[in-house]
Amino acid sequence: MTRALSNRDIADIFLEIADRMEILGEDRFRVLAYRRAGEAIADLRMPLADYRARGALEEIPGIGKTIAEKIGVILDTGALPLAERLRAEVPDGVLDMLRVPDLGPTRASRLYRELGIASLEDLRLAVESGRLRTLKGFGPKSEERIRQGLATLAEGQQRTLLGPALATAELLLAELRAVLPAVPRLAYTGSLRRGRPTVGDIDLLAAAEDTAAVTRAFTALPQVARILGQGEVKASVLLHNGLRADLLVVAPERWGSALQHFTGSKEHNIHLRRLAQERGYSFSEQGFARPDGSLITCASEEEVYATLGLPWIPPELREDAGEFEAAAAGRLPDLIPPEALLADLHMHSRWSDGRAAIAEMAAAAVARGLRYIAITDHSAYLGVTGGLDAARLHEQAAEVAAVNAEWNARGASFRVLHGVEVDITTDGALALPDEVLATLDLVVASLHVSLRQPREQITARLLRAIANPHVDIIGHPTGRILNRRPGADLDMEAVFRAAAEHGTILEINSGPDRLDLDAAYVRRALELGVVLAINSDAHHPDELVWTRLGVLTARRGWASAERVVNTWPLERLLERAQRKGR
DNA sequence: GCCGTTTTCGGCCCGACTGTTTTCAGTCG
Repeated sequence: MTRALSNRDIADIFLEIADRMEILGEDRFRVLAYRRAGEAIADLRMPLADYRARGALEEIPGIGKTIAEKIGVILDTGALPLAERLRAEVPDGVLDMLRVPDLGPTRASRLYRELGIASLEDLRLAVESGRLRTLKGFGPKSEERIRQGLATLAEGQQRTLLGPALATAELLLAELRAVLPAVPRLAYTGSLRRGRPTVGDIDLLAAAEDTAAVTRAFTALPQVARILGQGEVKASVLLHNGLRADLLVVAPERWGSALQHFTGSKEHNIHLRRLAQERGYSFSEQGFARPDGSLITCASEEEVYATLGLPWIPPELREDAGEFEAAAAGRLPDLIPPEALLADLHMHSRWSDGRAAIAEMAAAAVARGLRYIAITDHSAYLGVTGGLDAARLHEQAAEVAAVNAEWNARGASFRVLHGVEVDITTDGALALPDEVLATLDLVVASLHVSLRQPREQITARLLRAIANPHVDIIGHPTGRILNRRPGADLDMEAVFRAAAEHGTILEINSGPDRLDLDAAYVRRALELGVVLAINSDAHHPDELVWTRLGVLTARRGWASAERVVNTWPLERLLERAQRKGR
C-alpha cells in the first residue's frame, strides 16, 4: 500500500520545481510563485486533500488556479508531469549543489552547463583537479569557499538545538556588555528569538552610534574561532563551539526597524514589506522610505507595526502563518506568558532513571516558584531501566507523602503529586494494571518502544491509550528526537480528535531534543479543542528550566494560558482528572 | 504564476558584503 502524500511531500514537489526552474533561468517571478506555493503548503495545518474536498485550495494565499489544478493532479496520481519533465532537465545532483554555501542557482547552472558538473561528487573532483578555476568568474577565493562548503556538507551539518543556542547567545551578549558598557541595546534575534526548535546560527543586534567599534569588539570575542565576514555594520563569525554568529549594528533610533528585520522570519518580512508597499512605503531595516526618499525611522518594533496600522506581533508568531490577518482583525492570541506556569507534571527521580531524590526535585521546583509538581517515574516495561512495578510504586507513595508532610510543616503552599509515566505497550495496553493506576494522583502515558509500527497500527495503539480513563496526559506524543529521528507515523488529526473527545491532555515535552508536540501540532490541537500540558521531563533539578523552551513552543502554536493545565490551580486539575473517570 | 485600500494589467522585498568585477552580479539573511 502506498502512503498518501503528506502536505510536506507536496510542498517539496513545488519547492523543487522552483529550484529547477531557477537553475534553468526561468522568469524569476514564476519561480517565486512556485516557491511561495510550496511554503504556503508546508505551513498548512490541515491535509491538502481536505482543502480540495471543500473546494478551498484557491483560498490559500499563494495558490491560484494553475497551482490548484496541479495539486489536484498530484493528489490523484501521486506525481506531476511538470515536475518529472524538470527533473529530466536538471538532475538531482545539480539541485544538491545549491546546498553548498555561496553556490546559488546562477553559478550552479553554469557549472552544470559549462563544465558538465552534475553532482556534489563531480564538484569535489572539479575542485581537486583545479578545473573549477578555468571557469570565468570563479577565482581562487571561490574555489576555496566551495572546497570548505563541501567539507562542511560532508560532515553532515545539523541544526543546533534551541536550548544550547540560547545559552550561547546569552553568553555572547554578556561578554559584549562587559566590553561595551556604553552600548545602549543588545539582543538576540532571528529564529532564536522566534523560539524555533532548532536554529542554523545565532543572530545578534546592537544599537550604537559608532557601529564599526561594535563589530570590531564582536569579532575579537574569545569565543570566536574564525571571522567569516566583517563590514562597518555587519560581522559574521564561526565560534569555537561550531556555531555561527552574525551581528548587525544600527543607530539607536533605528533599533525597532532593525530588530523587526533581523528577527524575521523571511516570510513574515516579505509579507510586511508588501503591506508597506501597499501604503506607498518601502520598508527595510533602516525604516520606512517614502517615495521622495525621506525616511521614517522606528526606535521600537511597536512603531514598525503601528505604521502599518497593526498591533505589535509577538516574535513567536512571525512565520507568515496568519498572524498579519489576525493582527488586522484584532484577533491576535493572548499568548501564555513564561511566568504563568504553576506546575510541572512530568519528571523523574532516582526511583527510576532520574539523578536526584524526590525531595531535591521538589526543592528545586519550589525555588522556581512552582506550586505543585508530579513525580512520574517510569513503569517497569521492556527496555526501560529501573522502572517501577506495583509494589515499588506503593513504597514510593510513602516517600512522596513524607516530602509533602515536610513542606506542609514548613507552612509552604506546595504539593508533590504521586504519578507515573506508564508505558504504552506494543498493542496499546498500559504496562500497569488499572487498579494500580487508580491509586495514583496523575498518570502520564507514553510511547517508548516500537515507534516504527505502520501508521494504522501505531495510531490505533495511541488512540487506545487516549481513551483509557486512567490516563490523564499523553507524554511526548510523537516520540520525535530532533536531529535523530522523526516522530512516529501517526494520524495526528485522529489523535487530536480523540484527545479532545476523551478529555485527555497532550503534552508539550520541553526536553531540548524533543519539543514534542511541536508548534504546528500545538496550533492544530488547540483548534480541535485539545488541552495541553507543558512539562520538563526533567531527570535532574537543573533540567526544570527546560519548560522555558516548552513555553516558547506553546506560544509558537498560538497557545493561551487558559489552554495549558500547568497554569491552573491544583484543585482544577484534580477535578478534571476526576471527571475523566479516575 | 499570483494578485488587487491607486489594479484584471503590471507589478512582484530590501540591503550588506564579497569577489573578481573596471561598475556589478551573485549570494545571503
